Amino acid sequence: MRLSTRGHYGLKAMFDLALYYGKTPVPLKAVAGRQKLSEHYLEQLLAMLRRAGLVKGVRGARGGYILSRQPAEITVGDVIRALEGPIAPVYCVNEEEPGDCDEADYCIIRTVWARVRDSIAEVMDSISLADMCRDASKNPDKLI
Amino acid sequence: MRLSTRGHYGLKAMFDLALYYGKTPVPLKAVAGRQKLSEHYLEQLLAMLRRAGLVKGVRGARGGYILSRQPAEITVGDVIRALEGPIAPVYCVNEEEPGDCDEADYCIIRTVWARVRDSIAEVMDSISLADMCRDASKNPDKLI
DNA sequence: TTTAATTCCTAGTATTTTTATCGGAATAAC
DNA sequence: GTTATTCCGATAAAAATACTAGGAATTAAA
Repeated sequence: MRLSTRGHYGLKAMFDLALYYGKTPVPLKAVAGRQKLSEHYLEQLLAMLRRAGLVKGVRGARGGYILSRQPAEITVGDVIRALEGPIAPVYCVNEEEPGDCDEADYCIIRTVWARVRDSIAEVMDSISLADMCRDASKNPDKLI
Repeated sequence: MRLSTRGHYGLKAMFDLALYYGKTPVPLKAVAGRQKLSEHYLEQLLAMLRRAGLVKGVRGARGGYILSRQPAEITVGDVIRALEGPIAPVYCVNEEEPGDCDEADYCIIRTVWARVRDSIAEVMDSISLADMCRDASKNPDKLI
C-alpha cells in the first residue's frame, strides 16, 4: 500500500503552490529548491497536473505555475488521481473502470478491497489544499 | 495506491484456508488450483505467511497448510502486513519505524499521509477471515 | 532587439520492485 | 520404498519507477 514518489512529491508541490496562491506565478525552480526535488523530475509531475487541469503554466520570464482553481476547490484526492491514476488497491475495484475478475469466484475478496478503496478515497477527498494551508498557518514551524 | 499481487493472492489463499479451517491440511496445489495461481509463486507467499506466524506447514504426504490461529483471530491487516510490510502510504509515516523526513519542513503533508494510513489500517484491522467466511456463506455463489 | 528566465516537449536510461521460474533437499504417510 | 508434500535458494524476466539530458518555444525586461 505505497504511494509512489509521484504522489508524494506532487502533493508537496501543490501545497507549495497553494501557499503562494493569489501572488505571482511560482517558478518550478523555486518549488524544487524549497522541496529539494529534482527540477526535471518535478517538471514531469507538473506536466501531469497541468494536463489534469489542476495547474496552469505561465511561460516566459517571470513565469511559473499557478493553481487553476482556488485551494479550497482542490483536494488531495484530485492530486493523487492525477498522478497515480484512479484509486484502486487492486485492478478489480478500480474507481473508473473496474477490471473484470473473469472468474466470478472468491469475490468476497473484492468487497474487502472495495471497502479499503472507499476509505482511502473518503479521506483524500475530504482534505483540500486550503485545509492544509490553514493547518500550516497554525504551526508556523511547518511553514515554508 | 496499489496493492501488489502478493497481498491480493495472499488474501485469496488465506481465505481459502479459512474455509477449510478445522479439516485436514490443505495442499498448496489445491489452493493454487482453485485460485488459478502459480504454485511456485504461491509457495513463496505461504512461506512469508508462515514466517509471520499466520500459517503452519505440515510436511509429507497428506500434508499441506493450516491457519495457525482461528479465522476470527486473523485480520486482513495481519495478512497484508505479512506480505507487503507495514502499512505506510509513504516511508515517513511507516507504522513501525517512520523514516525521518530529515528536513522538518512541509510536514503538513505527513499529517495527511498519517490520516490515510490510519484509515486503511482501521478497515483492514476490522475485517477478519471469519467475517469473510460468514459473508461468503450468505452468498453461496461466491463460495469455492 | 537582444538577453535571460521560464515553460514545454521528447527521448533515453538506470535502478528497483515485482512476478515469477527452476531444481532439488527434507519430511512423512501409506 | 514410493509418493506426496513442504521447504529452500538461486536466478531471470518483466514492469514500473525515478530520474537525466537536451533543446524548442515563449515572454518580460534591459
